[in-house]
Amino acid sequence: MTTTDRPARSDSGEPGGRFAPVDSRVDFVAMEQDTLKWWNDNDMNARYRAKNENAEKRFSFIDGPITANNPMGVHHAWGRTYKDLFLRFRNMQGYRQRFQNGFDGQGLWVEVEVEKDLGFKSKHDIEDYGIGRFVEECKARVERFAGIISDQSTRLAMWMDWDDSYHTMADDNNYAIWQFLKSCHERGWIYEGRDSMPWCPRCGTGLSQHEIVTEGYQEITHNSVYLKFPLVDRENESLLVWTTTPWTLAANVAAAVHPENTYVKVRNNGEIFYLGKELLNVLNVLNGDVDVLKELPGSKLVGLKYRGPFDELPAQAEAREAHRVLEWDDVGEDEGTGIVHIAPGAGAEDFQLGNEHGLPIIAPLTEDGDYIDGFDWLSGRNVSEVNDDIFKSLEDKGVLYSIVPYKHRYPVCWRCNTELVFRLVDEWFIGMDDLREPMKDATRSINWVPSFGRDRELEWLDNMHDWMISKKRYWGLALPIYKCQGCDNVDVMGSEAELKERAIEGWDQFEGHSPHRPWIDAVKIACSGCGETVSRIPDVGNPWLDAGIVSFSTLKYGSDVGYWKDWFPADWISESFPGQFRNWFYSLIAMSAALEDTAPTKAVFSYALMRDEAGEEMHKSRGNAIWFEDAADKMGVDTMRWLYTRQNPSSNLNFGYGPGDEVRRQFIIPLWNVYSFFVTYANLDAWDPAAADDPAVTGERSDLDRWLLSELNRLVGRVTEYLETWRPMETMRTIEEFIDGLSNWYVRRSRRRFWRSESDADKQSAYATLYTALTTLTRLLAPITPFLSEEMYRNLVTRVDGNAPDSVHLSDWPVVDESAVDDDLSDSVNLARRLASLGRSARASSRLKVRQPLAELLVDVRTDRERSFLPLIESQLKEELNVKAVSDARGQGGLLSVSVKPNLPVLGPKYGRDMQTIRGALEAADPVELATASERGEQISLGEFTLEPDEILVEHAGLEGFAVAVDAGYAAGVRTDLTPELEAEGTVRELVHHVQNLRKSAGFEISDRIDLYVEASDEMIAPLRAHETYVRIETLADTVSYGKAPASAHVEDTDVNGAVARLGVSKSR
RNA sequence: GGGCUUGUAGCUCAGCCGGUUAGAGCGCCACUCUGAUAAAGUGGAGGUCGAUAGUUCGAGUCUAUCCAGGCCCA
Repeated sequence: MTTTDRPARSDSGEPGGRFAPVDSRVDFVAMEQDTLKWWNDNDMNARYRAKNENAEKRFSFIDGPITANNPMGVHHAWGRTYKDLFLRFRNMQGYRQRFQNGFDGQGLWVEVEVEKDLGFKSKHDIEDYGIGRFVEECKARVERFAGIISDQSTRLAMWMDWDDSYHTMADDNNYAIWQFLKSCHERGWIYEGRDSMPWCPRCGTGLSQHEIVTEGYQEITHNSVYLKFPLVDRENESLLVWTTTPWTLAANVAAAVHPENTYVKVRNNGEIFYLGKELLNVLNVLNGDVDVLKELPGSKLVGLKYRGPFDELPAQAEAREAHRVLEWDDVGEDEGTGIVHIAPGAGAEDFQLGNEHGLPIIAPLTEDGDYIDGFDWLSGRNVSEVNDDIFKSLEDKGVLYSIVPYKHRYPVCWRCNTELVFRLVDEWFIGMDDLREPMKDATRSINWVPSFGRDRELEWLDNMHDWMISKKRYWGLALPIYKCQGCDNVDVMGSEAELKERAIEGWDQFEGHSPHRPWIDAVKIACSGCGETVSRIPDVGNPWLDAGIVSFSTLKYGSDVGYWKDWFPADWISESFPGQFRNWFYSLIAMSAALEDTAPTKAVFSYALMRDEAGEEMHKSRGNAIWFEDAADKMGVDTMRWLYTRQNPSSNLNFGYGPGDEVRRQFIIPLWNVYSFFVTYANLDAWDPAAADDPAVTGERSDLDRWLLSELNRLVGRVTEYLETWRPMETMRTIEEFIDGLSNWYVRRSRRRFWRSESDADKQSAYATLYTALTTLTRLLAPITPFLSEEMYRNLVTRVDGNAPDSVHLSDWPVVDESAVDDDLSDSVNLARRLASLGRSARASSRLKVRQPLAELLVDVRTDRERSFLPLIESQLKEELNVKAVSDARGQGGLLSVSVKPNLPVLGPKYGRDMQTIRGALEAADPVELATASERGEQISLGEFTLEPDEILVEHAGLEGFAVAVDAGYAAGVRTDLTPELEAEGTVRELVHHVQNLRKSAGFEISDRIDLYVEASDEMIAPLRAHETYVRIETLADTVSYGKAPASAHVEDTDVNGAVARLGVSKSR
């Protein structure tokens, strides 16, 4: 039996210890607040950023600007944790960095929020209010939220240079885009195009392809209409047409059919209709009785003339005579009638088809979605309110067939949810054809993490249309495009200086303002073509221009080329992937390809979306959204960051307080407990950390200590590699495994070493080892959990070492000590842990408590290498499983069962196809004979084959008199029969256990010495007498009396293995 | 219709280069410990790895097809 001494004192960390006492029950959130204050008081962020300012090697990170239009949410905190993690890691590794955060501030999203604040309903309200005042409000809003986000990020322990954040609304950013646009113009890519495009009547602006595909669709039910297009010169015959947008019928010009699809001519309620054969069921559903008269291909319908539903309107003057059936390959057979109504002024594809056939174009709507003049009773009315009257008009004219509610995905404005219409507009574009290949080359040169990002981006580039860069709004980049009304010549200004030079009026009014509306619009230039006075086009720019330019603008491309060359391209950028392939990643690559024909970054790291705990989307309205501040105050930022970084970035993160609790219980508290344990005992012993490196100590390390250091160095190596290859999840899982081993193997098995009262070499070694592990761990954790590691580091290192940095965040990243890595040792302990687990399972199956000593443990392992570890781990297994002996099951006779398996990794490559034969022969042979031969190291003859002894694997199971557990080729069996001596020891241990409880319930200190009284049967007392010394040492008893306890003693009746004993304790002396 | 992606235990997810009998956490059940303890530990139950075919001595892993979900594009 093992005996032990107890620590001299009971409470953790008396004054006088080297380390500050550590409360095992700590309020982590309060601790974070204290640390924040300390960082702030000591200017730690700035000192951290200055750490490598003179370093040779640099790590360039370019921040994707966060929209400064609302407070930051927990989903932003996820991405910002990644950014901070990798920047901190590189800083500890000694890289020079810029630490610049970015804010995105120009664009419609800000306008919409300001409009809401001011109670505006439309663009007219803005113009009435004054564009200048409105733009100032937008700027103020951005400044306000930039401040809020900076504060929130500070709470997140994100250490950036908060005084140097860039703004996309800043002058230099805007002028850098001018430079880009001019470069595009010089290559002939900038053009004004007329197109039918999605339009928001509320915002009064078109939406680009990027905007509409991102989050622009909703399930909406509309009243769709089936109506008749009566054929000219064919009495009583009509095309049957279907549309979900009745408001477009007033702009109808043509109808389209698929030339190769089959159509039918039918009689229905006394009328003749034409429609697609596949869609005939429409009529059955709507209106019974259908007579199919004949079938014909769509091509036979092409060219037929018809009367349009609104031919009476003046606006139809030009189209009236042009109504006819066109052929179009995109007509489908899935819905509608197979005959499509075409309104080139009110639909994108319609517009294209109209152009191909030279059709007249009727564009019915104003910016606000009102019908223009020429539409009679419709003129001046809004598109959103006319459907019922249109139906009525159709009915009056006898061309209405049916009205059917129809649910479909319909595009809406991504900012205000207004249903979009298609409108014919003039917008400015960058032609992307020349850029497509350079962009694809750049994309291919980037390391995309996860790797499928590359294919996503390439696919987008394949499908990308020309980039619409204009928006008919107020707050945004002032497009530096000057189109002459006289000669149509276009000038593009590339800089503020160029504009000043070209200005012929209005410069005085503009000077001193940011290049925004309305001030910029005062400036006029002379047309380079005809000399006329030219105004800037009134449009503002697409916001992705603003964000895309930052790899140039923030790196001083225009003002300090040396600086730009130093930091471009970025080593790494990171953003959430849904959306960014067509937004930020896209615009960044576009501008970099255009200006320098290269990629803006070496690596892109992206991650998925955040969901709530149940995997549902978070919505304010649904009440499942979590505010950043609430999360930080309730679970603590370290917990959040741990939760974020342990996630697989390519799958959605289910975030919530439940998972947060799990993280705290699973990892943070165990780690804290180890730390608290260490400090408690180190203080009791007044242990000196300076001794940690003393050769007298480090030379004496036990296997357990060497094992921990081996694991620790393996950990350092893996974590470094994982972080260098952008693999946070793997990093975290590896650390978690280490902490589990540290807590549940190393500390648990080392506890008694720390209790001894004398200071022997083994105890010194234990302190030194645990200290090394903890201090290394604090540095590994510093980028992940900045608060926890700071707290631990300052206490364990800064406090005791005058030469150490003040903060863990000023320390260097640990380096692997290869000499400490011992794979055999690591693997052998892993084997011990596995066999111990199996042994416990075996004990449990026969209901033998670990406290009951057993005679023998038999184990079986899978390989000779593992077998060679057995002597190394024998003592560990004895202690863990409380057995007297450990033996290799292979050496045992009396096996109940033996099975033999081929050693596939060895045999497979050697025999290949013959494996099936060998497998069969092995199954047929007598396993005992094979096993015996193999264990003797003899060759095994098997039909035509001769196998080497290590080419088969032998497994044993089910020994007589043993309780056995088997798993994955390993086995452990404990001898179940108890000798009287074993039983006696079991009884004594059980009794000691009860005495310990009694000491505690009596309220004694750990170090109090006692007198022990035992009143019990002779059967129980006999073994106690035999092991009295052991009992006295374990329970700190000066005396043991067998009989009634005095009245002054603390007495309890206890059940010891089914028998009752009355135990009494009192303090001695 | 095209691209990407996912499908492994009741739930959430790991699973490297193909290798012996597929793992974790949560949940559930049982037990243990109680001087690291607002705890924790141990054990158990629970899986034909979406389906089929193929490649291979060997497939959760590679290939093809299909089914089902997600995102995106037409």
